[in-house]
Formats: sequence, C-alpha cells, structure tokens
Amino acid sequence: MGLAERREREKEDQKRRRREEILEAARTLIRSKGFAGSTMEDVAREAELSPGTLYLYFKNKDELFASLSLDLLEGIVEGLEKASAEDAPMEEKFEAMRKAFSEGYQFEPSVLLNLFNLQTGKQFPNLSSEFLSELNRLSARIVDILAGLFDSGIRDGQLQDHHRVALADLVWSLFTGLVIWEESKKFFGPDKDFFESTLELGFKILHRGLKEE
Amino acid sequence: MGLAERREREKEDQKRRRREEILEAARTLIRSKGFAGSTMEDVAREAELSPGTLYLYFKNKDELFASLSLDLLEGIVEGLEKASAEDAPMEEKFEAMRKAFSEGYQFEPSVLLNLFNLQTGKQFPNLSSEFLSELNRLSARIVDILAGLFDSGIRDGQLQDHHRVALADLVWSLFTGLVIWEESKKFFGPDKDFFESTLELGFKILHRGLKEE
Amino acid sequence: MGLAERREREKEDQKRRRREEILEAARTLIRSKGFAGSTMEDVAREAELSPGTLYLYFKNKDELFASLSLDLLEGIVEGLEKASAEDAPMEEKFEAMRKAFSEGYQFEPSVLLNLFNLQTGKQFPNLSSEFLSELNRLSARIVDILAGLFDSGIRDGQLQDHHRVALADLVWSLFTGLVIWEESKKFFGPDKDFFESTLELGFKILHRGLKEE
Amino acid sequence: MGLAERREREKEDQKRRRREEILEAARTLIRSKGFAGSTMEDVAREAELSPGTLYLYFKNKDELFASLSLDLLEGIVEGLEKASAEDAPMEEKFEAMRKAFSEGYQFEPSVLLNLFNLQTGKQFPNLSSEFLSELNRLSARIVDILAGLFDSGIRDGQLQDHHRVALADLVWSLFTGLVIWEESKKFFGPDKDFFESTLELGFKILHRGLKEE
DNA sequence: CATGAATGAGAGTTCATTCAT
DNA sequence: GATGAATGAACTCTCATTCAT
Repeated sequence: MGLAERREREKEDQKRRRREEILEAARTLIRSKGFAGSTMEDVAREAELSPGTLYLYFKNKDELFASLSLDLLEGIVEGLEKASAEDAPMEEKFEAMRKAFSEGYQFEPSVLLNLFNLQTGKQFPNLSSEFLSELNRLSARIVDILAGLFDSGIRDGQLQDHHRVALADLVWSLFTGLVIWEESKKFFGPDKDFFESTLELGFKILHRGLKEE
Repeated sequence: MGLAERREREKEDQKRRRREEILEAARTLIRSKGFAGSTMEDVAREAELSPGTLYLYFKNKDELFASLSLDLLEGIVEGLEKASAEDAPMEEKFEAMRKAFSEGYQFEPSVLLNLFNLQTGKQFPNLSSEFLSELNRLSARIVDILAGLFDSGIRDGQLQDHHRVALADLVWSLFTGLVIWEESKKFFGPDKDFFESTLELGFKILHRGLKEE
Repeated sequence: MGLAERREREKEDQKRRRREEILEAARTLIRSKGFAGSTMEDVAREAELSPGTLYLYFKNKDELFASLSLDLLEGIVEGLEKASAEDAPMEEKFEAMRKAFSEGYQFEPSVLLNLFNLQTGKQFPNLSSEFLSELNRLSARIVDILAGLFDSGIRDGQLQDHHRVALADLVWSLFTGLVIWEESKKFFGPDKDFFESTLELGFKILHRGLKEE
Repeated sequence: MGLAERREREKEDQKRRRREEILEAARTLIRSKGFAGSTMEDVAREAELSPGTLYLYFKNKDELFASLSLDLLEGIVEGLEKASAEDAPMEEKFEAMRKAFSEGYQFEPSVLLNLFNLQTGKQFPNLSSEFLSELNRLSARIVDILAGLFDSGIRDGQLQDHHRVALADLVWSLFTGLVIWEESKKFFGPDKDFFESTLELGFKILHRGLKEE
C-alpha cells in the first residue's frame, strides 16, 4: 500500500467521522427541538463547526436530517435481516423482530416522526429524488423482510394463512405507531416509558392471534 | 322569538360557517402541501378570504391547524363512545371500534401526522397551553375509552387478562401507525389504499390473540 | 325658535357629546398605551362604539389623536390669555402663567408628548394640512401671548430687556420639557410627581433672573 | 503581538465600524422620517446592507433606535462630567454645561424626542429591560451630575440654596424642552434655528436668578 | 478545507380603514 | 347614523444558503 493511498484512506476516514459528528449533533437537536425548530446554526454550534461547513457534508438541511432517517432505517433493516436469516422456531423469530424494533426505538423516536413527514413527501422540495427513493427503498425492504418472515412461518404451518404484505404492514405500523405515541405521551407525562413492555405485549398477542394450532 | 334574537342566532351561524370554511380550506391544503408547506396566504386564497380575516377566527397559524386535529380527535372520541356504550358481544364491539377508526381515517391522514408533531410539543411556541391540554385531554380520553372497552371484555371473561391501558395503547398505536404508513405508501405508489383491509385484518388477529377460550 | 331649529340644535349637541366621549376614550388610552400602542379598535371599545363609528367623527386616527393636542393647546391659550389680560404686577402675572401651564399638565402629559411627535411632522402623512396649521397657529399664539406678557413687563420697567420671543420660547420649553421629564421619571419611579413644585421653583428663579432692580 | 491576535482585533474593529454605520443610517432616517416612519428596510438601504444583516448587530428595531438614544445620553454625560470636574467659578461651569448640552443637540434632536417616547415606556414591548434600565441609569446620572454641580455652587456660597435635584430637573427640562420646541418650529419655518442663542439666554437668566449676592 | 458575515426571499401578523347591511 | 366583518398593504423578523477570505 502506497503512501498516497494511505493518505487517501485517512482522509476518507476523517471525512466520515466529521459526517458522523454532524449527524450526532442533528440527532441531539431533533430530540429537543424537533426538525422545524432546529436551525442549521443550531446544528453547527452543537457540532462545534460553522454553518458553512455543514454544506460541505450535506447538500441542504432536508438531506442532513433525512440522513438520520436513513441511518435509522438501515439499522432496522440490518436487525430484521438477522432475525429472518435464522432458522429458528417462530417464537424466536418474533423475539428477534421485537429486538430489531427495540433498537430502532433507541436510535431516536423523533427521527421516526420526521421520517414520516419526509415520506408523505409534502413540503420537502429540497430533498433530491435519489434520496427519497433511497428512503422508500429501505422502507420497502423492511416490509419485504417482514413479509418473508411471515411467509416462511405460514409455509411451514406455524402461522395461519394471511396476506403476507398486509401482515408486514401491520407489524411495521404497530411499531411506528407505538414509537410516536409513546413519544407523545412523554410530553405530557415525561417520566414513564412503556414502549418496551407494550411492544412486547403486542408481539405476544400478535403471535397468539396468528399461531396455527 | 324576537327579531333581535333571530338576528343574533343567524349571526352566530354565519360565524360558525365561516370558521368551518376556513378549516375546510386548511384541510385541503394540509393534504396537498403539509402543515409547514402551507402558508396563511394559501389558506386565505383557498377559502376565498383575505389573510387578515383568518385572524378574526383563529389566533394564529398553529391554532388554526391544531383545530383540525381537535376536530379529528373529537370525531374519534364520539365514535368510540358509541362503540363502548353498546351492550354487545366483543366481536361487535371490535367491529364498532374499527368503524370509529375508519371514519377518523376519512377525515384526513395528514391531520393525524400533524397532531403528533403538535403533541411532541416541540417547535410550537404559538400554541396556547389551553389548546395543548385540550389535545392531550382528548387523546387521553380515547385511551380511556379503549381501556374501558377491554376492561369489560376481560371482566366478563371474553378476553384474556392483560394490562388494560397497554391494550388501549396498542390499538391506538396500531391505528395511528397504519394511517401514517398507508399515507407514506401512497406517496411512492399513489394508486392503492389498503388501509381498510389491513385495519380489518389487524382487528381480526388482535381479537383472536386476546380471546379467552 | 321653531321646532326644526330645536331639533337641529339637539342633534348638534348630541354630536358634540359623542365627539367628546371619543376623545375622552382616546385620552384614557394614550395615557396607558401611548399613541402608537393604541388601536382604533381600542378606542372604539373604550368609548363603547364600533370602529366604523369613529370615522363618522374623525377623518382618521392621526386627526383623532391630534384633536386631543388641539384641546390641550386651546386650554393653555385660554389660560394664558386670562393671565395676560390682567393689569397686575409681574409677580401675579407669572403666577397666572404658572397656573395656566399647571392646568395644561392636568390635561394629560402623554398628549403633549404626542403633540411634539405630530409637530416635528414626520410620519404623519394622514394629518391634513389644515389640521397641522391649526396646531401651529395655536403654538404660535401661545408664544405670542407669552412674548406680549414679557413685552409689557419690559416696557414698564419691571423686567430686564431681552428678546421677547426668546423669553417666550424659554418659558414654553421649560414647561414642555418639565412635563415630559416628569412623565419619564414616573416610569421608573412611579410614585412621586414633582411637576408642580419644580415648575414653581422654575418660575421663581426665572422671575428673579429677569427682574429689573 | 501574534498574527492571530491582530486578526482578532481587526475583526472587532470591523464589527464596531459596521455597527456605527448602521446607527449612522438610523440617525439619518430618524431625522427625516421619525422612528415610526422608518422601516428596517429603509435603514438597510441607507446603510447599503440587507435587512437581515441589521439583526446581526441589533436584536430588533426598538433596540437599534434606542441605541441612538444611549449614544446621545452618553455624550451628554461625558460632557457634563467634564463640566463638573473643573474647579472653576460658577460662570465657567455654567458655560461648560451649556456646551455639553449644545453638543447633545448637534447629535440629533429627533433622537431625544424618541428617547422620551421610549422612556415613557409605553408601546415598546420589544425593548429588553436591560436596555431600559441602561437608559434610565444614564438619565439619572445626568440629573446626578447636575445636582452635584449645583450643590458645590450652593455650598461655597455662589448660589442660593434650593433643592439640588429640583434645580437639576429644571435645567434638564429646559434643555430637552428647547430641543424639541426648536425642532417643532423648524417644521413650520424651516429656515431658522435659535437653539444656541435661546439656550444661552436661558443659562444667563438662570445664573442671575440663582446667584447669591 | 473551513469559516462566518452577509444575504434576501418569504413568512406570520397587525391594524387603519371601508362599506354592505 | 351605526355597525363590525372584511380587507390587504405593510411591517418586522427568521433562517437556509452562499461565497470571499
């Protein structure tokens, strides 16, 4: 490996790290002030950079914050892929799914809310279509994996036969709805967080509701 | 009834109608451009009024659009109250619930998304606290009714025993998640709407998952 | 006197009374919120009328509030005319002057401040020139009377010889300056009002400073 | 001195200069159109900047224009402090006072008028309380210095004994009243300016009226 | 690469004034 | 004469974005 090559790589690393720092700052801010409430200057201050610098790493504000959503979705995809790869009884698969979602929740609830604002696609004329289709590709991938998971369960007789995609939509909706609802509840009673336990209950009932006897 | 009295009442009616027109215009706009993307001038133009007039009926933009959320929640509360009032087998109650949600969906999905933006409470400094607490009161009322519904089912032995509020949270989350998700899907495949069928499936599975044998 | 004539007169009276009520309301408001801070709707509410009605009595907001200044100036002119009419020793004339000013102060300090805003003539494009010249005529009249007063004192050897108009300007400036300054002081120490005693002292020193020995 | 340090200082200078330019523009405008008549866009245009830039240097319109008043008051305080520091016969001190005021007049009469609008405190909800108290502190300081000046004259037997603060109020009122009055007169007879000569006369009479024989 | 001062379009909001009833 | 709902021009202020250094 030549020197030039190493330099190159170090530069790349440096760049990636910077990018991460900015996203980290954005995540902190979206939590406390929401998307519309956070200014680029806020992000710059939080990341200890100047506003101009942000534009060296992100095309605009929308894409900066949308990148958070991408990260979130990627994390969930990864988790779900692992869950679906295993050759295990349905119970364990459900458990793995639940864990993947749970990790998504850790990421930052506000980001998920923002994802939907993005995805309904209104008011984000600055989001490049490549970006949007990447978001959609990942969402679709999630539903895909979930559908596949249910398909395998149905085919080997562990689950009742229902439309796979509808089942996937249901689970994904349950997850996102719960994230948002728990986030809302926090606002008027900031102390408690029942996300985990309620999600667990949800999966339990879901499993029982689907199980083939 | 005196003439003055009649005049008075007609004026009241006129006023209410105007308010409705403005809300209607806002609903149309939130659908096409979202909350942040809709300007007060847009609303005025849509309602065929001048911008200043809007402020005779609503204190500011936030409250105007939040009023839509209030209407939506009120509609759902009403529907659920009817569902819970009936003395019927659980199946029918579930069916009534589903209908109440279904009507909420008709109202306008974007409004629900905006409700959550409001409720996470960030970035809406112009929303009076009375308004926010009214929003929260209604949300709480919904969960309350749902919890009561499950409670009755559990107590007369039709449903398995679970934490009532957790069950309520689950149903409410499922509904809201589904609304938002279907709305998102429309954006990248605008032709189909599986909300109704998926919600139906959800309730079916939920019922089976909870039913005491 | 015919009936028609009486009707006419009663109408006139009624009209004048209405006008007074509006001015009274404006005076109350200018005290508490200042000119720019008072809206026409405020005035209407205070006078228990509708906004539109104000325009039956005054051409616009500027003229309404400027009328207060006219009233104030007229009161002072009247008082000073009495003071200058008397054939009395200088001491008594000074005392009469002081009283005239004192009554002007009772009228409402804020009105005087507004008068100057009007008279520096900026930002009041809605004030008809007739109105402005009436304001100026009264101001000039005040200086005139004061100058005459000093003239008589100088000519009969009671006062030292100085430029009459300059003396008049001095007294008028002293008065207005004191009104405004005491008003300002009230804002950060609202309890005390030294206008009367300080004005008295001012006149005493002025007299001693001018008296021919 | 390091390079960084020098850069730093130059930046500071640049910043101060910009601020001055904006204030200068505001002063030009308040003279021609008054406070309420000048828009932020006017100021920006006059300063050859964009509206947004003004807000980098001043929190809002009120504070921008109030800064002019602060400058004016500071100038007067400075002048008066010099006047009171001298150990000189009363005549010279009076002369020094007069000069301090005279320079205040040069600053810009309209600013003084605006100061009083500010200080009566109505209708300026955007003025931070720190700003207001700074204005009041300076006003109080002026009266303080003046009172001290009179006190020394009284104690060494050059002036008759009167309430020091009342004397200070008188002089300050005379000054401000004269500024405003001469400004008003300019409006309907724009050619002449008797401020200097009238102020001189005022001080002469005042001195004679106070002098202990 | 990084900066941060400057930009300027665009938003929400106010309020003097009008006019159909 | 009186009303008050409606108007709409005009204002202040924000903030994503740019670009000279």
